[in-house]
Amino acid sequence: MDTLETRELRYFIAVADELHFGRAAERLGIAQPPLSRAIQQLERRLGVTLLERNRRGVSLTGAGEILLQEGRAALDATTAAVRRTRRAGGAGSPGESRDRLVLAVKAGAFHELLNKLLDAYAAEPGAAEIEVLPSGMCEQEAMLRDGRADVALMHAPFNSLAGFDSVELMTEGQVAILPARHPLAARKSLSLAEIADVPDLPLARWPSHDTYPPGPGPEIHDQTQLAHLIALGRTMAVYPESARTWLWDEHAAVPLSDAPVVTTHIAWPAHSRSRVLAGLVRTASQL
Amino acid sequence: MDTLETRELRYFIAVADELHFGRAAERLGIAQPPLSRAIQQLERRLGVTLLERNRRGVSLTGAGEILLQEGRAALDATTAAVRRTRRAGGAGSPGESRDRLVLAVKAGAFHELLNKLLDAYAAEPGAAEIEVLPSGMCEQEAMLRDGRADVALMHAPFNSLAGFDSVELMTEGQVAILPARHPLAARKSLSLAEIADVPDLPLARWPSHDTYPPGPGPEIHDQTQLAHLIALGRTMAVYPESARTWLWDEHAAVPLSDAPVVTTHIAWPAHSRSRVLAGLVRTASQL
DNA sequence: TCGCTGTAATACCTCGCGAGTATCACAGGC
DNA sequence: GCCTGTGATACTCGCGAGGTATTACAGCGA
Repeated sequence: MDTLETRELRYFIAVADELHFGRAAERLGIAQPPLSRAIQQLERRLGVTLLERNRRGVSLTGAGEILLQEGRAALDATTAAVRRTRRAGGAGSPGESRDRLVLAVKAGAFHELLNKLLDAYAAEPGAAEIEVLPSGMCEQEAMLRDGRADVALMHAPFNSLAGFDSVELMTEGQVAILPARHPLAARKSLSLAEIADVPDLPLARWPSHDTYPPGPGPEIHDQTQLAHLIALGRTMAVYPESARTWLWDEHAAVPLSDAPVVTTHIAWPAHSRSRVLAGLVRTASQL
Repeated sequence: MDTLETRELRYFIAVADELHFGRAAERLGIAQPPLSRAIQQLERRLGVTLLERNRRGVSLTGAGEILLQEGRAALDATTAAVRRTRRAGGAGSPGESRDRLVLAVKAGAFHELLNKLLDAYAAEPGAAEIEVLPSGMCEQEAMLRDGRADVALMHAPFNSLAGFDSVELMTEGQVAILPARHPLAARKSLSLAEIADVPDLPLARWPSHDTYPPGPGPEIHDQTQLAHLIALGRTMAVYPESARTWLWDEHAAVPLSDAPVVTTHIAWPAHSRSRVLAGLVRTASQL
C-alpha cells in the first residue's frame, strides 16, 4: 500500500497546521475521533511516526515535517488539476476547447507592460481570451501552483521563479518614492544606506508570507494606501522605475544607485504544454 | 465539491493511458463496471466531459488532456510525498531524523565529478549518508518528480531543468567517439556535418522517452554495449569530453567544433528546504 | 438479414470503512 | 481532592466502492 488519499493528506495538513486535533477537526468540518483514527491509520500505513503526542498538545516529527512540506505541494498540484480541468471544461474534442488563459498580475503593477502585452497578443491571429487576475504582493507563485492562474508576470528577485519556466521580459532599476516636498526629493540620486534610517520617513512595510517584517514604518496592504501615506509625508517606499507611471504630483521618484535591478518575467508551471500559453509567451518575448 | 481523490486520479489516468475501460480496469486490478461508474461520477463532480465514448473505443476531450497532464503531475507529487516521508521515517523528533539523501545519476556518467563530490562532501562536518541511485538516460527528472530521488546530477541540454532548482557545476565541449583505426579518428577536429552521414559509421541511437529515434544506427541501452560496438568499428557516438575517462585503447575521441556545450548541474525539487540538501549543494558548487 | 463479437453502461447486491456519539484515560492546575 | 483540556477507544450506522450478471449498441462477416 503506497497510496495516499487526498482526504488523508488534507487531514494531516490540518493537524500539522493547528497542532491540535480538536481545532483541526473543526476546521475540516468533522468530529475529533475520526480524525485521530485517520491519522493513526495513516501512520500505520506509512510505517512512520508523524506526530509526537505530548501530555499537552502535539508536535511534528522529522518525517512529519517532510510530509507537511511534500504534502502541501501534492495537494496544491491536485487542486490545480481540478481548477485547470474545470476551466478547460464544457468543451468537446481537443480542437474546440474554449481557449482561455488566466494571467496573474500583482495588483496595480505592470500597467504599461501589461497593456502592451494584451494589445499585442489580442492582435495575433487565433488569440485566446486572457483573463487578468489581480494578486497580492507575492501571491503569483501560489496562484500558479494551485491552479488559480495559468501564467503570471513576476518581479525577480521579489517573486521566486523556482519551480517555474520563465522568460525575461525587461530589466529596470529602482527608485525611492518620496513626498515631493521632502528635502531628499531634490537629490539626483540616493543610496540604500542614505534612505535606510531617515528619522521622519520610515520605509513602508509590505506583508510577505502573510506577516509583516519588523520595523518602524507603517504596514501597507495596497498601492493606493501607500500613495496616500507618501503624499502625506508619512512614509517612503522603494519601487521599480516603472512605478513613475502612477505617481502623483505630491510624489517624487529619486533613482537608487545601489539597489538591485528588478527583472520582469513571464512565468508558468514547468509542465504546461498548451498552444495558447506558447503563443502568449512568444508575443511577450517579442515586445 | 472541489476535491479529487487520489484513487479517482489513478483510475482516470489508467483509462486515459489505455483508452479502453476493460484494459484499464485490469491494470488497476478492479472490474470494469466500477471503473466506468467512477469515471462517470468524476465527470459529474467536475461538471466536465473528460472522455468521448465513440462507437468503438474512447478518446480524450480537451479537458481530459488537461486532466491527464495535470493529474500526472499531482500523482507524482503524491507518491513523492509518500516516498520521502517513508525515507525520513523511523526517526523521532526533527533533530534526530536519520539524515539520508538519494542522489540520482545517469548510470556510467559523471564518474570523475561524482567521486570528487562524494569525497568532498563526506569530509564535511556533519555529513549525511548519500545513496547514489543509477538512472536511465533521461530518467533523473522523473525520479526527482516522483520522489525516488532527492537530488540529481543532470546534463543540460539533454536533461531538462524545468521545474527544478539547480546550480551549474561545470561546462564542457563534446567529442566524437570513434573506433581508433577509423580514418576520421586521425583528425584534430570534426564538425557535426562531417559525422552526420558517414556511411560505415552510423550514429548510435539512445532511447529518449522510452522510444528510439529513427535512424540507421544501432539501438543502444547502456554504455558498455556502446563501448563494445564502437571498439568493433560498428558505430560512433557523441559525448561530453569527460567521457575520455572511460575510453579504451580501441577508442578515439575527436573534439567537435560546433556541437553545443554541455553543462552539468546539480538539481533538486524547487520546494526542498532541507539542511542536508543545502550542505551537499554548497559542497558541489565549491568543487 | 441475422447472429457474433467487442465494447461500455446498467441493475442489483454486499460489506468495509468513514463518520458520528458517548465515553474513557491521563496530565496539569487551582 | 476536583475540574479542565486533551487525545484515544468503543460502538453503531449508513454511504459508497466494489463485485457479478446482464443489457445496449455498433460494426462486421456470412
